[in-house]
Amino acid sequence: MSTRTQPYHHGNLRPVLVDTAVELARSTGPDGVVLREVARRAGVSHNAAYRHFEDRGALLAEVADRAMTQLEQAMRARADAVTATDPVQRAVDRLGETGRAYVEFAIAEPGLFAVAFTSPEGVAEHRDPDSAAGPYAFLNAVLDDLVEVGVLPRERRAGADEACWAMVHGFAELHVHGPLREVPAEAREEMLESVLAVIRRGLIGQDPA
Amino acid sequence: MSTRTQPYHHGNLRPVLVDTAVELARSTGPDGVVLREVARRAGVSHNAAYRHFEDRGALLAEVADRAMTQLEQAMRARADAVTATDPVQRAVDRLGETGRAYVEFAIAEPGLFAVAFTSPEGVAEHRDPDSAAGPYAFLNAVLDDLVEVGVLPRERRAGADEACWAMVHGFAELHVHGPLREVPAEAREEMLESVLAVIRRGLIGQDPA
DNA sequence: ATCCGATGTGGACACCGACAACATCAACCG
DNA sequence: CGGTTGATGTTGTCGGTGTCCACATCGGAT
Repeated sequence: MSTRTQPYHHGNLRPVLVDTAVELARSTGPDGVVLREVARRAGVSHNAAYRHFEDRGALLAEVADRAMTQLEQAMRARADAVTATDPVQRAVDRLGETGRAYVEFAIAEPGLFAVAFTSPEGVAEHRDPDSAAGPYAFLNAVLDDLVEVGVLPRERRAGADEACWAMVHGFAELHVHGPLREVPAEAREEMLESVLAVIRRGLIGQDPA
Repeated sequence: MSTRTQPYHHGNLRPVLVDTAVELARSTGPDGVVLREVARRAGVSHNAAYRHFEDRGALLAEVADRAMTQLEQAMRARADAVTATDPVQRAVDRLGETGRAYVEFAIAEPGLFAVAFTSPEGVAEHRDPDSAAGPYAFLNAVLDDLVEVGVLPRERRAGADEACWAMVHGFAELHVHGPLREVPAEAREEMLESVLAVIRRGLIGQDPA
């Protein structure tokens, strides 16, 4: 009689749950990642997720880690696409592209970006304390290259990472969820260039285009 | 028989609700502002708030506006406390103090800061599109002074506001909710100084202490 | 063949935001 | 002075959510 449409055990539930949660986060942000909805979409009963995640927070933390990885890959891809051959120009361009990629990702994937950097009730506890290690490490490598090439004075290297990160992160926040979210794309890109120029002058001391 | 401990009509509910919501936001952030809890603390039944606010979002938007005002006042106070008499030094110091106040407020009042800049489900609709006008306008005034005094080249004035705002906002976000939230206060302050120095060099071109 | 631990289910509970119907009360109008 | 009306507050309810508990199923080790 039992037509057994679905096996009792899913067999591969955990990754499916994470994928589903990522999809949900993309379209509706952190608050949209609702355990019961994730379960529904995965074709499984509510509660099934509790066999694989201690908490809703634990699932969200997993999504956040994935988002961080995607962000890092976006940065890396843009930086590696720089074509300049002159070492100085190349290092400078790579810094700019890294920043552009950061903002671009935030704009293109606001939900994932929000999850990556948000630690609402009960999520923080489950997050790797340095889940941002990937993007941050990459930025540091780019900055080290600037020193190597001789365009960033070594005595200014300390704090440069924070400055770059804060700048693009703030820009992204303001434009994604913040008060500047209504600014049209064209004006935003213009602003970004001018902001990146400030960073360039602040670090390098000149403005080699 | 009815000992009438409380009058049926509160008589002054709306402001009390806002105050209570602000208090709640201070201690638990946006998600902590729960309509039923606000009502409870105000000694009134759930639903009473619906006579004064269309929505939970409307109440939260009101809290956000208050937070913005407080932020602006904090910036203004710090900037006005600058003692330098030399016009150039004074203008430069005022910019630094404005930035410090921004970050200081975010650290001291993480809940309010989060509410001020968050637009979760159904809050954005109720918010004044430029609720950040206060702090932003003040920053612009400070930057205009820098031009007036001759230390900020006029052709760099455009975009300078965005750069300053993005920098301190990003710094605050990273340290309040973000990946740098575990950084101890001392190290954070050191980072802030170095970040402010980058902005100073990026705008003014030199580093007058 | 049997047992057992891992995995999935169904049901419950407390909490929340929102809606609807009703209660109270003051101000206004005759 | 009495009635009506509109603003304000209350109770009850509904659907939705996270989480806990007891139970069901099933594959692999014994």
